[in-house]
Amino acid sequence: MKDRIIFLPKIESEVEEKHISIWWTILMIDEFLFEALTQAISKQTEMDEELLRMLKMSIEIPPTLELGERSSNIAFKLAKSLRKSPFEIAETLSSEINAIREKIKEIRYAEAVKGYINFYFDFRHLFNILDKRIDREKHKFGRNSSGRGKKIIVEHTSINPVKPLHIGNLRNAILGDIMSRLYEWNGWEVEVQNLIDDYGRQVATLIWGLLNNVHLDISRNYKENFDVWLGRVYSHCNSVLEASQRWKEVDQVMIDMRNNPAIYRFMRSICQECVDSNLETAWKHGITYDFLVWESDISRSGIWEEAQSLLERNEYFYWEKEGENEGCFVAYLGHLPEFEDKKNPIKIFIRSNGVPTYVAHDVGLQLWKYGLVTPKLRIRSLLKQENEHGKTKELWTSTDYEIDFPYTRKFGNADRVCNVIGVEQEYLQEIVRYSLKLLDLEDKYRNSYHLSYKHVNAPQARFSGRSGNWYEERAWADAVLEDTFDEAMKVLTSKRPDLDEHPENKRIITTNVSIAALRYWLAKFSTETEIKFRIEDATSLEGDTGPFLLYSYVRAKKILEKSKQMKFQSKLAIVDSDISLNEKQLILDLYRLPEVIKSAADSFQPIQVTKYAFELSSSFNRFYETSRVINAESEPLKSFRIKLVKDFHIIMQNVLQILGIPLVDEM
RNA sequence: GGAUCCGUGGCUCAGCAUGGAUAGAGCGUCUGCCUUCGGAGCAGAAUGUCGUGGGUUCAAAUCCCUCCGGAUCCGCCA
Repeated sequence: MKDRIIFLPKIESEVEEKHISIWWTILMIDEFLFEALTQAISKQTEMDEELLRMLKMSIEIPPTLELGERSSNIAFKLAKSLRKSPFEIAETLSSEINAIREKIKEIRYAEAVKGYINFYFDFRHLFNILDKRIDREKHKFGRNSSGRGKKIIVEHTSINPVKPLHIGNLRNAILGDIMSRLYEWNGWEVEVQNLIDDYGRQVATLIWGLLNNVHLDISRNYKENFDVWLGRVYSHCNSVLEASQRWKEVDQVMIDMRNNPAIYRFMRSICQECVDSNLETAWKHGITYDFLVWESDISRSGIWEEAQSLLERNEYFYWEKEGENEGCFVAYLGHLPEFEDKKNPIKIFIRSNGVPTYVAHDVGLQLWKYGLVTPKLRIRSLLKQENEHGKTKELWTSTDYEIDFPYTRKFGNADRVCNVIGVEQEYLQEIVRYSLKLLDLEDKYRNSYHLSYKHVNAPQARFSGRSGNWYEERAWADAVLEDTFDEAMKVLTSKRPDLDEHPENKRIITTNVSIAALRYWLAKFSTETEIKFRIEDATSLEGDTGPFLLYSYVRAKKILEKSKQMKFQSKLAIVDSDISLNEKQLILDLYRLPEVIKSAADSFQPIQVTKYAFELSSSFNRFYETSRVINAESEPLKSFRIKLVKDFHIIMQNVLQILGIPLVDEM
């Protein structure tokens, strides 16, 4: 037995001394249980790696606190090999653990129930450790350095610059934004990219319309943002083209955009204005970027030529000399088991007319993100963005200006890439990934992640820029936020009439509450769930919502403000039995943050954070209801509870930061 | 035709990767709780053949297969 069991990550300075590689795996509360169980089992049978793995998996949270704070079902798994009943094994192991429990202060006792081993903790001890940790690390609590020295590129938003972000694009952006925050908390260097496809057919369609004065049919409302108006024009262009069948002219615009400098400049300036408009929307929602990557800049940087020469050296990429794909540069994926069942194992990368396909571009882009191709891309710093906590972040962009800007920064060279793209592009993203595998870049292949999510749809149809149905449904991001704002304003007006005298304060609270509502709503679903857009769901402020989180946070804040002048004992003078069930639950939830941060990032599931945040808030609200803090029954209890509130306040703040939800002081 | 994903109370969803105790939330409905740190809250009630049928297992919402219903993908479109 070790002298001391460590079950929380060490702070940074200590980490460097010893636990550098494994420290984050020994985070959680489960660690001392693991130790205790290992001790007990090794007296019964030989420990091997498989058994250790099984043991680790066996530790779970029981359905109710009456069945213990943690439990293990390991007795079931051991039943066969030990040829005993689970019941009997659980009994033996429990008494074994109880015999050594003096060495493990955290465990009060273990109990065998119906084959399970249920553990009961010493919460006074447990809380003491946690409280000291949080007090020391404060707003760093929950961070780890598992990603130290590594860089991830998160690409998200990436809409065609012809329209505003609609609610579905916002889902994309928020999932990506939370992922980038999570990775930062895991110690990674994070680069957020937003790909601007100004060379595509959608832009050509719009430019065709502008050149032919189609936009004059759509009047711009004086309050309307540029991108909203542009999106309506774009949709109108499609119906005009549909009616007139002048698609060939759009083909010509596609060519002109590439060859005619005047047309290019015109297109670029329109797109730039649209992107500016899109950025304003993103910022309102707390989303920032590091780098805007323009497709036209990328295209002309020679990226594809470089990627092509890399691919040409590989046997799976070749020029087709005969058959229907004659003259095309293709990828052969047929020998990969994942593509066996596909009708066509051959994917065209360069058309017979010499123009690379979309997927080829994506492969080039992916290679560039890993620093495997090094195009000459001109970049410049566009501006400094300020986030909800007042931190500034520089926004860079690729540029077509023939000037070298004096400040440069290194982009690309990632160790991991996360592309936030809709589920309909799963097949294409697979091709991108497997191309890396074919190039023998096994490591890059494994580190390429497609964060796939399903769309946010209108009750009857899909949202599409082409049909313009986002406009009738008021489903563009700014409109949804406005509607949520109105809803929150109504609530605030009825609940806080006193705020009418502080209109500016009221406006800030309402704004932040509505951002909280929307961000939380878009992140709380599994990415595999299609969200049906109903405004009353999006703007809901009660129950499993963002404002619920803020509300518990504000409650804690108010208590701390009121207790500021009070004296309380710094030493924990309570005994275990003073701690109520609700308090125990809250302590257990506070312990979970580091694990959630690790697990949500590893599995690319922002939902884990929203779920945790809701459970944590619920625990606090229950505690709030049953435990008086300022008028506590005794001085020791008061001191303990103030500490608990303080810890919750810090951890909730950390959680809200990861979710990108701005704080409020009151609501 | 082939592939992938989804199907869980009236509604909206977690849970499935790694099978374990009574299948969890929120909304809505009903009943309580404001002389108590702010009720956007809390406590409680009712509502479930976890799409269907089979299989594996001591144990299946979870793993495997069948069928039904819905979505998406399988372009020299982007």
